Amino acid sequence: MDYKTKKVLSIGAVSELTNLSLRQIRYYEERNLIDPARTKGGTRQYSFADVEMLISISTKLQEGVSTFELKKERKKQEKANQKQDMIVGQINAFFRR
Amino acid sequence: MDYKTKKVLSIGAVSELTNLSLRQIRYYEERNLIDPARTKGGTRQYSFADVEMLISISTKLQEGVSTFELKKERKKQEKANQKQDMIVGQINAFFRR
DNA sequence: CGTGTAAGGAATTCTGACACG
DNA sequence: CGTGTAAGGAATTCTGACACG
Repeated sequence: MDYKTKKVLSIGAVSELTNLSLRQIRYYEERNLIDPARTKGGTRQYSFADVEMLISISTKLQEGVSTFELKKERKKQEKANQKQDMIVGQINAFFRR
Repeated sequence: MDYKTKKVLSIGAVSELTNLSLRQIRYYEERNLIDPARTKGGTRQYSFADVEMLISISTKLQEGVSTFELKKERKKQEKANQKQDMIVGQINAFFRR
């Protein structure tokens, strides 16, 4: 697990990185578009991958796509990205000092 | 600025990643070994690079090196790493999708 | 020197709900 | 449907200090 997928960001940090409100970020989770981890205390923790996903979601919503449609697309996206992530991951691992 | 140098981690997250106590992390800052950013409210924010530095600090201290000596080494390290970071950064940027 | 801890306060986040539309 | 907000509470973090050594 690298920096991109570690669930370590607070919702406040994510809000700054994405320019989305806390309300929006929590709502997209409610719609199952993202899945943050939780600390023992219950605080949400996100990864940079989640941040990228949120930015993508935000763009799509502005284009008029519903969260329901985004949810359907999600699984396809995941599978499609899986192969590429594996390759990119190996390349990065190879060059990372 | 990539994921590694963005100041977005809470001290709690850093504590988990490094296995260091909040006290230790704050103390190393007091000794000028790390330099976290701050939110408007005053909460500390670290980068993954800080996490790596902290792990390195922790190891050195266990080896008997003082924080004062570590501070002296710091600048040399920074300069030495600068060139390499630049190269690694460009390579990663090239391969990052 | 490096780290633990109790103390009081402030910043951050959480949930459920009402509102608008 | 997607998002704002006020509400009360809980988790997280902050600082300065005392303690040990």
